[in-house]
Amino acid sequence: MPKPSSSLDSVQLGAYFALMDVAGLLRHAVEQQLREDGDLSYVQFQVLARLALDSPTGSERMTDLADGVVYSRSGLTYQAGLLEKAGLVERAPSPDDERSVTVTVTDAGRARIDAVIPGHVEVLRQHLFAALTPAQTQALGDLLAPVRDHMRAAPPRSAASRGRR
Amino acid sequence: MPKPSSSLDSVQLGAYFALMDVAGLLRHAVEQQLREDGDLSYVQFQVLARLALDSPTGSERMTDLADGVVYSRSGLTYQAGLLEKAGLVERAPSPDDERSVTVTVTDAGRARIDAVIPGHVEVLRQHLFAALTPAQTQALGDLLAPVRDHMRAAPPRSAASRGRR
DNA sequence: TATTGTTATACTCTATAACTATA
DNA sequence: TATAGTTATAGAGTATAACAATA
Repeated sequence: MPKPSSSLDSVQLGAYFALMDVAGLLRHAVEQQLREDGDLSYVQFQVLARLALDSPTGSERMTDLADGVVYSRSGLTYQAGLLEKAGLVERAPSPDDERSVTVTVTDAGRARIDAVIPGHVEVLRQHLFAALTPAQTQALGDLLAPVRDHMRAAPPRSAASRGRR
Repeated sequence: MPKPSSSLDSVQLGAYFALMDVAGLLRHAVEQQLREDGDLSYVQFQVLARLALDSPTGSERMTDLADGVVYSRSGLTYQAGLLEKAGLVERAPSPDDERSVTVTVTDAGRARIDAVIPGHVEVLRQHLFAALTPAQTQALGDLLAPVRDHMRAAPPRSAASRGRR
């Protein structure tokens, strides 16, 4: 088989840096807004939004939260601890599995999300959607959603060298 | 004029979260590779790559580097200090403007970039480009490049409240 | 006075490893 | 033994404000 070239073409380079730059700038803008309007980090916002908006019960297990939100369990414990200290979530042992912890949004947590959303939307409008037509927005999501799925499914890099286990 | 709705449609939400998720996962993977293969942070890689690959002279002023790489001047000073301590760049007063500092890649810096590139490319292949056709890669770059330009041109959010100055 | 860059400082976030408790 | 979560700890990165030097 042919040895794979160890460089990227200019189209790939352009897509890579554009992606990283846009996401970096956007994250920076968004973190600033969340901090100013609601004293939340982006990770805290993610956790809170997932509980308040996505979960029918307002609850999720730590492990399920960790998937797709944060990269280490201790990191999630830290953020959940901050949210709990601020009265925005509560933690309790799961009824079915005593090892698990169920995190639940409080009313204050829901209120915090509501307080933060308008400014958040405004930042996204100004920074991201102002530069995209609706069709382009659709196209962007259609391109990136499968990439996310691919990356979530992919084993971490270290797995390659652990293959023989 | 009609009051702007304070929520996003599902297409916008999908694009937003897909963008943030993909970039977050990709940055995580890339930082790990850079750390393992070359003991570099992503910001250090950006600085080094910009000097070694983009600049004809291998030099740039601190201020010019700060644009588009890092968000505060002190942050760049910190990263440049680490790179200098590692022998990968040198700093010297600019000849034309004594206030400015010119940063220059060393041979060791170029060697470090060369050492890191193959693994970097491999990570991008596996995580990003494996999930995109060449046409999709092109489309992604075409969508995001104008967004980056828009965001770079846009004044920071605080400028809105400073408007009357 | 404005600009360039550094320093001091304080803080947030993250990850690793050791540990506890339950399955 | 494996899994869920916490804790202790240590390190990396960032931003703000005060500062010095040059334009």
